[in-house]
Amino acid sequence: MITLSKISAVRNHFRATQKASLFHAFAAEADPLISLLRLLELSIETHSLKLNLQAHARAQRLGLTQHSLIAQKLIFSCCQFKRPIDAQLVFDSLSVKNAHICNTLLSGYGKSQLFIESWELFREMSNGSVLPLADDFTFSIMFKIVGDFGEVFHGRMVQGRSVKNGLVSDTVVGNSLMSMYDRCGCFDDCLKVFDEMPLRNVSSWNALISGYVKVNVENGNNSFYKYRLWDLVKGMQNDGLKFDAFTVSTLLPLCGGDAGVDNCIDKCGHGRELHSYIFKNGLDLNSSLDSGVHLGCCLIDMYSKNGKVDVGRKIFDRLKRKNVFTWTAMINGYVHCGEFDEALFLFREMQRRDGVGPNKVSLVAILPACSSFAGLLGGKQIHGFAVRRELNHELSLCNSLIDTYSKCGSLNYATQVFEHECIHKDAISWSSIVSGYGLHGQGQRAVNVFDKMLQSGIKPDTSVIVGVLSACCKSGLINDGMRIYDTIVSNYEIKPTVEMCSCMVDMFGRLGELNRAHDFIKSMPFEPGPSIWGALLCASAMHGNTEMQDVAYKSLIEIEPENSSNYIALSNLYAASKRWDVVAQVRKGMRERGLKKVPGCSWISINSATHSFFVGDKSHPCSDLIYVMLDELVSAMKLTCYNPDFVYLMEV
DNA sequence: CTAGGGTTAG
Repeated sequence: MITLSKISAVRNHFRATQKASLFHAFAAEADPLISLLRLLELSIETHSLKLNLQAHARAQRLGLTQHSLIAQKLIFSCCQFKRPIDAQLVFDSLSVKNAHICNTLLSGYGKSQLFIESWELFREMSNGSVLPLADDFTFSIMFKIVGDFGEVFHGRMVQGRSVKNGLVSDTVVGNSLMSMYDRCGCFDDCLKVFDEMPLRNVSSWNALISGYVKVNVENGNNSFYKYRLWDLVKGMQNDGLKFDAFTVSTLLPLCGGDAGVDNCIDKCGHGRELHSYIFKNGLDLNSSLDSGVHLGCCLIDMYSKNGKVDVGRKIFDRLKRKNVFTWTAMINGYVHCGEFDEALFLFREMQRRDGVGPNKVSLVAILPACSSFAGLLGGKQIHGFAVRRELNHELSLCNSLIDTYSKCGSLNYATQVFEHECIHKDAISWSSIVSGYGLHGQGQRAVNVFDKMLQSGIKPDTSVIVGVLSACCKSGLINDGMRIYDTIVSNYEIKPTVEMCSCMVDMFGRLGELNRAHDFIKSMPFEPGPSIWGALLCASAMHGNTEMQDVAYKSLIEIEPENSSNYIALSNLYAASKRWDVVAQVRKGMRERGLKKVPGCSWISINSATHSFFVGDKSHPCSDLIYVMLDELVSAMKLTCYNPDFVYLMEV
């Protein structure tokens, strides 16, 4: 029973004024039918389950559950509140069921991932004996459900039915059919539908473009795809259609950044063009639709990934509507650009100022910021937060935690997450823990875990192989390294990559097996690059083999004359062997090419404050004391007859 | 009541 006090409680519940008009309409309505309808709409808009249940009771009491409009709204709202069984009860009790009502329930089943139920309902609507015949809405909904489910086989059956019913030529049905094929990984079929469509709208082109981008990414892509993609975009404009928010958000992620050299349309150039397109064409970032917020996210992301996080921030600050996606995109932007302090600040602001709770993606995004400056504590806090939110078994979060913990120095925590929290492991999980062991010099453990992974039938990918090989290399496990290398090449038919080969060269080299390293280089299935020669160079210097050193050096400078690290490494190595003439020569060569070395940095966290240091840095307030202590330590080291090997300490 | 999208991990 709706009482006045309940109504005023509802009124107090509203924060937004736009809901008030609906409320007044409801309160002022004399006709019980209209009043009930308003109440139902109100419960849907305010996401109030309580109100909805009251509306439900009222409908029962007034005997209005058979009314088609009321019934439809009841079914819709039950589905909104994730109560598909209730929706089903309302549906079953109806003596007359129109197509609208059937479609509403069908869509509700889809939203609750009830594939079998939706398939059954669709089947009943197909023969048209008891339930009304499937219409254009039915097919759109069904294509979406099949797309979610991912079985193209079912999609083709639905399509066959829609051909029979003469509905494939409908634009919206065609668009959803295209999208279904996209999501089931059948781009060719998607293209075919597009070609055969009698009438296309912006969404048809969007579906085509986003399907094309997806194929592009999955196939590892090449420039052919890239040009074809631009043809599509031009084709759309030739058709007299303008980009909408969806088009722009599909294209933005391809503008530079992480998309990789081949996949990106070009550097930031097109990104800026798209940005100005947004403003010239009045696409509203503050629109009440989600598409506006989404556009903002994509822009922030695009600028951050192209190193212009400040531009991203300006866009972010101007957004009137921020949600967890926008906040996360901004935080991620700062993390991406290495501005961890600002990222952590925003992570707190998001919750403090906007009351937006982080989701699992936000946590994954902020974790790398913890793995450096904030130290172990930050990682543990995030972990604790995840446990409280019951997110700690999420795959991506576990993977990120494993990595963070091992980078913060806590192999124990990393192992615990890997073994106890990461229930479903993927290639990244294995790779993270293997690299963790490698990083901590526990080569044997890395090898054991890697072997265990192979035993459990998981196919190793490039990253985990590089991880285990580099672990072997650091721990001097030459036999394991060779065994693993041979296994993956012969048993798994994986083509060795540059990284894998560098590890092998490094491994032979460190143990002084320089000729073996050189022979390995000659046997590689591709031309040796800078990292290969760099590894050999380092090793030959380490073992004082000047002959091999010169071989490596010459090859290195030849193929990579612009990389300052080469010169620094070289200059340091010659300095170590006191060949000062060559040092001066190398440094001069660098200056002539205008190269500068980006300095490395170390840091330490004490009582939650982080102190960072560059080479020769005197900016720390306690700098004088620190250097005095350093001198004392060096003296102490010499006194104990420990002869530090500066070859290992040199800045490369 | 219908189609299309977002931020994340080695």
